[in-house]
Amino acid sequence: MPRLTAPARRALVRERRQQILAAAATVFAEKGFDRATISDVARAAGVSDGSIYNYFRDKQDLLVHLPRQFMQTPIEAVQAAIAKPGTPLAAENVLQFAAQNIVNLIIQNREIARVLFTTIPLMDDKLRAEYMRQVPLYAFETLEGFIKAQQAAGVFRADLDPAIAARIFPGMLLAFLLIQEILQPPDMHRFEYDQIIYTVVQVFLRGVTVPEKAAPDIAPKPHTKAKSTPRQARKQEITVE
Amino acid sequence: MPRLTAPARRALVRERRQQILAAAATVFAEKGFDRATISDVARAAGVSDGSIYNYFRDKQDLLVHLPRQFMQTPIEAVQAAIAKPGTPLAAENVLQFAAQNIVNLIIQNREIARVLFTTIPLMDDKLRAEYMRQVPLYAFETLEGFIKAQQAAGVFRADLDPAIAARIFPGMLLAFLLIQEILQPPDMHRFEYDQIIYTVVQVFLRGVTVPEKAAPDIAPKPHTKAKSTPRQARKQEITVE
Amino acid sequence: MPRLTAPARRALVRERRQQILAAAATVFAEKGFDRATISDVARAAGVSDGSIYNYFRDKQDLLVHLPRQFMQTPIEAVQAAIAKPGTPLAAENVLQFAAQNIVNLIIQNREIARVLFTTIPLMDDKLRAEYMRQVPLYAFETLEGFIKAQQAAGVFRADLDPAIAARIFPGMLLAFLLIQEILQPPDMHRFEYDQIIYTVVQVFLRGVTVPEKAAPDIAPKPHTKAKSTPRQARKQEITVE
Amino acid sequence: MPRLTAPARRALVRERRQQILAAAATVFAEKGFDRATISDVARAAGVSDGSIYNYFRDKQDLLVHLPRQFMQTPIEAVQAAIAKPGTPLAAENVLQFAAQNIVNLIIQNREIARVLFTTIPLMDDKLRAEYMRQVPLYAFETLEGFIKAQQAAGVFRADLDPAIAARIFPGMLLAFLLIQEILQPPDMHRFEYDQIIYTVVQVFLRGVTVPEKAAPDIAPKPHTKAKSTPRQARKQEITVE
DNA sequence: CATGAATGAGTATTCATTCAT
DNA sequence: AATGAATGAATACTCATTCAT
Repeated sequence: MPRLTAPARRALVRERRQQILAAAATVFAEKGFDRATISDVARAAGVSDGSIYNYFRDKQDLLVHLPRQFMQTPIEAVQAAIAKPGTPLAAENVLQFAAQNIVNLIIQNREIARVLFTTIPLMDDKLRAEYMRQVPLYAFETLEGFIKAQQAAGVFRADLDPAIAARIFPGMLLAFLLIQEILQPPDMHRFEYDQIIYTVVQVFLRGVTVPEKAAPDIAPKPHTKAKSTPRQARKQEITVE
Repeated sequence: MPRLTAPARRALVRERRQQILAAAATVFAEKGFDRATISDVARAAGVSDGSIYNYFRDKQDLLVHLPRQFMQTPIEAVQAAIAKPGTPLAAENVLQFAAQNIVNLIIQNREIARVLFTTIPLMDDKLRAEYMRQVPLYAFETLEGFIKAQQAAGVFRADLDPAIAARIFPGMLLAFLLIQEILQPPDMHRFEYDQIIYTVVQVFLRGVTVPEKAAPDIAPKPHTKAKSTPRQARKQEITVE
Repeated sequence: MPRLTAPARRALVRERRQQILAAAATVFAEKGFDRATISDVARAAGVSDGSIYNYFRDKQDLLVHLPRQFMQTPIEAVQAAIAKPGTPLAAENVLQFAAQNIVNLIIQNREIARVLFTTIPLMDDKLRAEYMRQVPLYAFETLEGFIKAQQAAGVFRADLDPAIAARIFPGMLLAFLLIQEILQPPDMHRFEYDQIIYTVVQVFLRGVTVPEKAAPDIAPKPHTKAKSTPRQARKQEITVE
Repeated sequence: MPRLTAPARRALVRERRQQILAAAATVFAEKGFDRATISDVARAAGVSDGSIYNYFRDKQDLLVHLPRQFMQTPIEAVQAAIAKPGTPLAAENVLQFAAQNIVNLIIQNREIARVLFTTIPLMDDKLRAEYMRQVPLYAFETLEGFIKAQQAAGVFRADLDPAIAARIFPGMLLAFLLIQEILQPPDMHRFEYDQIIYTVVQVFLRGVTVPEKAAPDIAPKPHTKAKSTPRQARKQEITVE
């Protein structure tokens, strides 16, 4: 004769799992997966060592369930937002919004992000592959779709590979997020995300170069560009030995 | 009574340390610092467990000395190259070169890079701060100086924060390097670095947007694209060994 | 306010204890006492872990009550049968019957027998002493009495120690029972108990040696043998329920 | 550069393994395999916990190597002795010798015997099968061969299954050995092995029954019994046949 | 009485480090 | 300096037992 009805029990289990996962996220983020002990997690969760095994098969299982619990919702939000039918002119707004969401996603899940950064490279192939598919890759695909649409609409340059461009955009944010949120070097100047996002969107859309002044009578420098095709550039490569 | 003269001995010691560090890099990269054992390193280095302690204080000490040995040279090369007085027109070339060097740096030190990614976040503050200073930050500063100079010369937009822009540029590459070299999801499309670099430089300089007024009398440059297509470029790839 | 009368309740308790003990016997026999868990027993008994502690003080207590429940009845049956005043000539039949009962006892309680074999040697002195007294020793005594009587009647040789002989007889069966029922080596020839019992009784009564001069005028006893052939012997089997 | 020559090292390893196995035998015999801890064994062997793992893969591995080390030699001795071409007349002597060896084997390896009794039934099929083959079964086969030979020579009754008889003989000893050496109930009468062996051989050869026609001119032997304490009995044994 | 989640003591095994040779 | 056996602290996981419901 169960003390609780099945659904009530299920809710309790869910809650307990969350409690333990949250503790695991904190502890793993601080000490790293391998250096964190089950006792650490148990203490942080306010339960006994043994209890953890009532909710997770083993230590690894904690790791496996970390991102699903915490990143599912934000990722879906981003995806929904980007996929939302926007007005053709809103490219800048869409990017702004996407950037904002990426930033929020990482900031709000700083700890899990740190865990994942340190553990994913060490996971066995199967698990790693699943993570990579789950977490960042389909975000790229969503963005890629957006870029393609803009190219088709003649808004974005057609000479750029949309897949690469789709990875460049979040990559621009990555350096900041990585350093400021994941690595956190103690005494370092922090940049404001508003500024970062503004700059990122600007550069992504228009580049760092001053508009050539659109001199109507002066030929723009296609040849300059032509000269600097990767081909030629490479000849100048200075190899590092 | 030493069998060797002091300098000769010192050379031998240096060599042995290198040998052990190289083994440590490989082993740590494969299994992660925490899961790698001293025996693993010893076996890979072809020495006995105990011998390692004649050259390094403890396991952690191996980690501490990893990057100094391996990244010193390449970083200095990059810095020198970027700082080298270039011709004013060569902005594109400089970026191209810088990008190429960043890529080479990571690819050639893939293993150490992976170790660092997985261990830096777990280091204690002091060590981590030193790493961050040593490794990536002053690379940013160098780039920042370059961008400031270009802004002063009226080549780069003045409305963008040069510090942020300096971080954006390598960040664009980071997403690719991270995924393709560090995380290595098993079955995934790999992008060619020629293509990536080309796109990165393009976006960084001019953005993804089609120039708004696009010199009226000049045809859009699909052919330009054709000429400088990465496809062809690749044939000329110069591999850095 | 009890829902049941005291005796009814007691009956229920008894039943539940039986149910749990039966499960314990099975589980202990399969995995061994130490490797079996309370959960295993609970699952096999169809009750919850906690419930077991309403009927037994602790895990050890299960072990203590195992044989009392299961072997009491059969042992009493054997004892009664052997002690039963038999006709003086029936020595062979008595032994046959005793052997049959010993075999049945072990076969029917194979699992408990296996548990006891593996746990008795590890019990503390007090418990072990009790078991040894309870279970096999007084069976020996009963047999010893029978042998003494036969010796007094001039049927059995007087030069043999009746106590030793009383142990020899069941011992002859033991090797078979031990190997075939307790140890059960996977692919091994199994002997039929009819044959075993026949041989055991024969050897015990007359030995393996060919009668030295075989009183010439008396026919050798193939018919005796014929009469007591396993086939027929089985008809006389008294099964212990 | 090894500190020791290869053979010297191998000798040391062998010695150390023996030392640990001896300790394991004692500890396992006392507490049982499952209840004994590696620390127990280590303490008994005078080494550290970790050292055990330099010589044995795991706890189970200790068990696996127990009997090989201790029983190999005695078993071979028994086998050799039994198989030894004896004079045709010595059937009684052969059995006496075999019985004596079985008794010695168990007594001298009491502890291991106890371990095996408690652990064999719990081993997985494969391991158990190997043990059964290794240890007792081929002893039976040797004895079976002997019995067959005696039957062929007309010394032993041909109506008995030699395989069964071969198991009956050591079985007769088993009850005593089991109780007196393995189970050791605290306060219990112990039988002398000389007596036991005498009785066992007597019963096995001639049975407990008084020879039916009892050579008419010879008085029944109550005095024979007096005379035939095992000591003396053995001296007269040769008179058989 | 029944339940099964919670507990935490107990243990096999690993591995960084030491040190006798 | 080199070796690798010895060490023992550290830790994931199990499971008998308790107890709130």
